[in-house]
Amino acid sequence: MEDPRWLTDAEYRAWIGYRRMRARLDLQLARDLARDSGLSEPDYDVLSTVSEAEQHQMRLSELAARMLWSRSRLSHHITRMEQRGLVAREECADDARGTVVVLTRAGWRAIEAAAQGHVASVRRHFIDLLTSDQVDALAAITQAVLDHLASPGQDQLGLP
Amino acid sequence: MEDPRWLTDAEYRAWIGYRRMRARLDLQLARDLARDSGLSEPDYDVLSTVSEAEQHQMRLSELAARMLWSRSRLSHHITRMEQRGLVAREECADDARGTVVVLTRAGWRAIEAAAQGHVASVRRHFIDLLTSDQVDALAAITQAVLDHLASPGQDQLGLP
DNA sequence: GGCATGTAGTTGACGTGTCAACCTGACACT
DNA sequence: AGTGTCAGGTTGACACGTCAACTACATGCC
Repeated sequence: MEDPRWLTDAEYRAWIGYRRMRARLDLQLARDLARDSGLSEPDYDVLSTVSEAEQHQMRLSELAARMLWSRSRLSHHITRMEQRGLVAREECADDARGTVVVLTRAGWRAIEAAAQGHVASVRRHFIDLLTSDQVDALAAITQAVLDHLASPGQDQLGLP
Repeated sequence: MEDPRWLTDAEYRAWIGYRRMRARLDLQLARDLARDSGLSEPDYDVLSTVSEAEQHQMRLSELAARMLWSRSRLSHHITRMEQRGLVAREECADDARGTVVVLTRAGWRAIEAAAQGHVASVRRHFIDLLTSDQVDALAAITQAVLDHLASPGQDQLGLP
């Protein structure tokens, strides 16, 4: 292999900071969300994504792709949300293999009730703490990392 | 409540970027780590934290505090790591309630073998993609958020 | 000493995520 | 039509994390 290149102080601060922020911020946002609306973050993501679609319904595979979830994860999660009455499964007219997730009335009410508070929570614990320069910097940083991870073939795929 | 304040375009890019980066980057780093060393990220964190302590051993409660984990989570995880032979539990001399986690020889070998590759992976998929200004900006951003979350009493504690 | 209260740690139930195996229907090609 | 291949989705086993209940020891106060 090549020389071990450890992290410099500045790099270490950024890396550890990221890890800690991730752990704490997610916990805080999840707590606020659960307290205010009874939803988990994955619940919120599913509901808000489906609510933006035509007719409040979406193919499972499209939903999974948009959220970057595995089919399996989504299937399990939809099963649980279905049991709580937030969404329903329907057969797909176009493709007999397909399944469509539909927001129930309760699901729509839940996301309507949760949205404003969630955004407020994101602001309070995150966005409003940053200067507008920092907001722009963060967008640029995340974009750079995402561009790298999306580009196939660098070497990051551990897939056979 | 107050007016709903939605996110501006720039804020939205930063927020969504953060969420996507988080999901993808964590997945990538976890995959690299599992492929190269057979460890999960929590495994790595436990091993590297304990390996920095005197005698390669540490009280459970101290370890939990340092990693910001719940006691329960740590206890479960140590049980699993113990079954794989990476760590061992020992009674604590000072305090009969206490338990000490000790790195086994296999645990020490595992973290030694994993460290360099893990840092390389962090560089490849994250740190080396950023300019040094961006590294500094990220450190400042995460610090600001952590300062806010650490300060008790704002309102973020949903605890009874 | 005896009791209240707090701290250390474990456990079990449950929700969640991953992986691999599987079923079914679409599609192409002959 | 028949067959091979692929995409859409489900399922089961297992790893992981949280919460609440529980045991056992420590500590302070009378």
